[in-house]
Amino acid sequence: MATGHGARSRSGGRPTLEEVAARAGVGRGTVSRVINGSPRVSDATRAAVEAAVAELGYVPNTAARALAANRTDAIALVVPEPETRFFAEPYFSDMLKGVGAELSDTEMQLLLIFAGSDRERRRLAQYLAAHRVDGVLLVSVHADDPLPDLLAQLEIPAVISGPRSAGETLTSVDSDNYGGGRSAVEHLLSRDRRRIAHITGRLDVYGAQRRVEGYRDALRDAGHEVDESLIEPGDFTEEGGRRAMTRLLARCPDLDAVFAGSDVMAAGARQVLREEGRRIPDDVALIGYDDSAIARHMDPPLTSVRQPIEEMGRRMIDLLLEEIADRRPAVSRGLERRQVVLATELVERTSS
Amino acid sequence: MATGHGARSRSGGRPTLEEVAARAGVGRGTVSRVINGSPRVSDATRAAVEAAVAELGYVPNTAARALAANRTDAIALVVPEPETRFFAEPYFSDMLKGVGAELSDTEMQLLLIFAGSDRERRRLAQYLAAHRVDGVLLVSVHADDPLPDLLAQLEIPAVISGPRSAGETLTSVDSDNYGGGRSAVEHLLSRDRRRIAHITGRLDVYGAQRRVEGYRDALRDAGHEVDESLIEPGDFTEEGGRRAMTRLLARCPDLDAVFAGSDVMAAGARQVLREEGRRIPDDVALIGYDDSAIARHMDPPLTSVRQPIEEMGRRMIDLLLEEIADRRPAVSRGLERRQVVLATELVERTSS
DNA sequence: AGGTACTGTGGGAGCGCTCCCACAAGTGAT
DNA sequence: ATCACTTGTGGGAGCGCTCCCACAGTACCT
Repeated sequence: MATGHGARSRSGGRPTLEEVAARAGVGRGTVSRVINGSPRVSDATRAAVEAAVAELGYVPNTAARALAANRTDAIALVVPEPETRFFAEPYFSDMLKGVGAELSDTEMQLLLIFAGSDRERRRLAQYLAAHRVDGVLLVSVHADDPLPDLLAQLEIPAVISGPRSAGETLTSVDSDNYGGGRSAVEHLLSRDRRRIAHITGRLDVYGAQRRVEGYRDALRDAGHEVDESLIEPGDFTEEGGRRAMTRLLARCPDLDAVFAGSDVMAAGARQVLREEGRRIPDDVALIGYDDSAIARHMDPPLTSVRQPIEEMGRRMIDLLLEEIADRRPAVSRGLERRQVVLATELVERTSS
Repeated sequence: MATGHGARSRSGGRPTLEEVAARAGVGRGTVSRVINGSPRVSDATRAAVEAAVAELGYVPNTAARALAANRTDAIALVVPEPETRFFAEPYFSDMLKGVGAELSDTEMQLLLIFAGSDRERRRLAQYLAAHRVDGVLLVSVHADDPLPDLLAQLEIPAVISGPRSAGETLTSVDSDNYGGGRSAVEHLLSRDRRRIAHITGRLDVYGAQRRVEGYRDALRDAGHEVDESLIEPGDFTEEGGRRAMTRLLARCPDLDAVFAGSDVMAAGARQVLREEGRRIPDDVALIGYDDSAIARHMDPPLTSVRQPIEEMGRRMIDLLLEEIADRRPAVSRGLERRQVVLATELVERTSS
């Protein structure tokens, strides 16, 4: 009656810190300490508080905590692509798996945000401006994307999955695209293929560039010269793979191997090869990239370069959590630029 | 200097409502009204506030709002399956697309939550208990799942995508599984198939049961009797489709058509049929369910029953937002049970 | 004995909003 | 001129936490 509007009416009758404190016969601060795992609490007190928490079924109010502590305990996985591609490319699901696994023994909440359209991007900008997440995981970012700069400007911790360029300023995790490209070509050379074509990924993606470089260097180092007409740009889509393969075949009918910058493109290439009556691998050897489910289920099964995507996801989280933790007490330690590169592995199947 | 700890230091220097109010020369309450679109503000005042908001780049603090208003402006899409299946089945991506579209002109944030493992489910329970979302979208729930009851107990608005049974208490959106099953069988009958097998989905999923009923009734209504040995339970996976097809073929070598409860299972069935030398559709007609990308890309292209999944997603959001809005002022209006059922459509291709 | 340190604890102040009461000013009926 | 509304506005109180200061108690020095 004394209280203005009935005290706990708003929160749906959920117990508050204060009530737990009363129950346990301690102060509010002490309960907070127990909840947050502070070491400065005696064992007896801790036990009493934990009992009270259990009895009351106390669950901290996230909003109140976020307001008081100025943090959200949430991080976003931002995918600057339309949903469609996200589901089409196994890359993302593997990454999500790693991320989820690494996050699972944390209090952190993962948000999945698509920013494919302009509209979505504006929403995202607003979202970040509101500091609704403690950190951001950036996946599949193109060279000219302004997102990383926005993040830097807002001082939001972020980790990027493929650096935008050799001079990436954000903390990044990547697989060894250069080495992956090399190994694909070296493998084909060892199988006595000499006219090796390459369908590249989108060349505004740094990783795709690096694969091309690996392709070139592997040929050169083996004493062959690079025939530029054997290199055809693709765009990571099946349709793009089809188009590229058609052009390659028209230009260089004598090719005897194709290294596609992704399994999906390899699937497109395979269709065209089939239609043109080229047998795989007898007439043309085919290699993909990603070692996705597509590769295993292709007919014939596709040799492919495996990236440890799941592990990349895990490492990204590790790095991000560190950055978030480090930022909390504004120590402003001159973080050395951190770039992690993980090894790739060639998975041989019957297409090569 | 007067203020204890430096006023705005915590929030990272972001402008607050109070500052916007000062700038616009109005009170805090008025700014709040403008921000929240209340009609009780004069045009002149509104303009002044909006100008101040723009100049300062004001963005509301979500945590503060959530705390004060006891809402989160977030809803969760809960998938009681491991991530793997989520990505494997196009069902989910289509649904997500509809949901995202319908949500895009809203302030609501969508959270994607997987609850496949026990561990994840406990996390989810905790999450819901903390009322971290205003509402929940439930997808692909099994008959014995305790989740809906938890939701009801916590009084969290929820909409379920496939009712758990005929007596579903939650608001639900579904496609006409019964009609879909019927139409598949009717189509096969019209093509003069007489020994029509059915690979069912998981029978603890109500929709799968309904498809079986549709299958049965279509046969009966056409004057045929149902041969139970032609019905083989599957589990919605490719491997399950393979197993079921193998058993069917062993039991009923004379079958001339197969209606699979999902495209993925149809893909599994196709493999077995091929291996056994049965031509599609010459020897055996094949029909799937879902009309997913798999159906279009199968060889031969698969006839399939299309569910308007994207629209289901949209409708779910509509209903959920209504429930959330209705709940806000605790009017407790006796909500009539709401069940929406959307029509399916048979998409004919060359497999039948 | 007095100092100095640490450990454990209580509780005030404040995070940035929303809600709602109070009240000024305007409108029209009596 | 009075009353009864309506419209627009300001600002107090409070949401449930965290942060931090103050302080009691204990331990170990000099």
